[in-house]
Amino acid sequence: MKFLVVEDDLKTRDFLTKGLVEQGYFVDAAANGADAMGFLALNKYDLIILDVMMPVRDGWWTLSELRRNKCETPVIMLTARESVESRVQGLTLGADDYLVKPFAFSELMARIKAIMRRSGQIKPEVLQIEDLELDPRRHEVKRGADKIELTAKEFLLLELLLRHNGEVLSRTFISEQVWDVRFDTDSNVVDVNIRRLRAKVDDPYPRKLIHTIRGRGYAVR
Amino acid sequence: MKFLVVEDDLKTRDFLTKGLVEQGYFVDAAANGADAMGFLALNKYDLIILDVMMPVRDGWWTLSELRRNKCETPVIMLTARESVESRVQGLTLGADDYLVKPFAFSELMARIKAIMRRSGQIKPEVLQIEDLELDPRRHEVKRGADKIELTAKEFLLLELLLRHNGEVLSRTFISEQVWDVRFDTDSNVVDVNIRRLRAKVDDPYPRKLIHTIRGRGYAVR
DNA sequence: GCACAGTTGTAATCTCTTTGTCATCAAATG
DNA sequence: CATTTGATGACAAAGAGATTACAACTGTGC
Repeated sequence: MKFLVVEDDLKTRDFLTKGLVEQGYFVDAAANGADAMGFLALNKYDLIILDVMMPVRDGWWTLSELRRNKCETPVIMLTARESVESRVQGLTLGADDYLVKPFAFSELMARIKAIMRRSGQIKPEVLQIEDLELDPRRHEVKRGADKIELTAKEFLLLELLLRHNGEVLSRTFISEQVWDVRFDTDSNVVDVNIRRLRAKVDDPYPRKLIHTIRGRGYAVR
Repeated sequence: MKFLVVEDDLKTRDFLTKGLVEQGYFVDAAANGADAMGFLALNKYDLIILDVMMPVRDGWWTLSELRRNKCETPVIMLTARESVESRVQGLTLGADDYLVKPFAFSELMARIKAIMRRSGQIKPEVLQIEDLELDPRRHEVKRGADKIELTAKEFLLLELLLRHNGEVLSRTFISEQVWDVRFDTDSNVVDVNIRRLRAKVDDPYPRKLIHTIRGRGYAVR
């Protein structure tokens, strides 16, 4: 699940980013509409959180630009205060929801959950393949009866693999989802972290679940 | 199952009533504390949903009046965002759970379910995990046979953790719930208070209950 | 009003884990 | 074989959390 936060105010941006990361989402953050479009050109996001009031390219500009490019990603707008006109404008431009600042983080989460439910992306309680289970909510991984301790990155990586059960995920795709855009060709982070994951998840067990598809990437089956 | 909703704002009252009726509950609705006492004299309820901020007889008054009359019915308080300090008051007065406005209806339902599950019927509510017990009504904490003295903040923190038994609570969520702090990323209050809590609750015992989930937050297990 | 004890948040420091990089080794490919 | 691709192990920097110290504040008893 990857989000884009577009917000000029540093403090709010940090607040949003940190909170979402703590929830286990991948987050990119842009400071204005122009930067946002840059990110959008490079990545696919599941949700965009968009501040209306920004100095250079504001939220309205970004939103209409987005929809003009046939981008269907859900958008939650952040507005400074409640006003009917902006609400109407937002709706006609294609925003999915609103939040009036200041808001509690749990409010935002509620909206996010609502949108995900609407678009049928609701997280299953627990991801599973054979005797391997991953519980995103409790942040727990088990293989059979054994509890497995994973680090943050390992957990995200495994979660990604399990969410795409059976599919082959290319390194490029993985690094886009789990790491920032800046990493691209010259790094073997994915390989190394797959190694670390295997050490905990596969090595101690006879049945291997993480497979290498040479020249393509990795997959769980 | 019969509920009493006490809420002065018409819109919120209707929202709650309608929602609960749709869930198949019987609902009475009162606009202030005085009316509420009237309903309570006439009926027995399984649960009371009580707004703190009301013009005439507010939630505190109603709650203490209730408990003074030896009424053991579980109470969910609805608090405005600013009123964290008053939560301490709520605890001493004997509220069973809290919900900070605005909230999603599903949140309310979750709390209701939790309360009903916990209390089975009208048991005195005690939050418990292994040999650690917390009694919100009495404002008491015990580990095994040992009584543990907690400060107000420590108590709120432990209560929050116990109410979300097993779940990972992010710092953002915790600081929002316990401190009403929003948009503040650079403080370590949560960490420090977890420390203080651990010193009293975990340090003297071999079995640790408060766990750190790196990069995500804390959880009791 | 004053001294004292207890509570709390901030901030500085310490400690240990995590994580990306790189060098090297092994295996597949052709 | 030679070459490419992936696996593995070591390492150091960054990061996250733990812990301690301290000062502001609160309330209580005298």
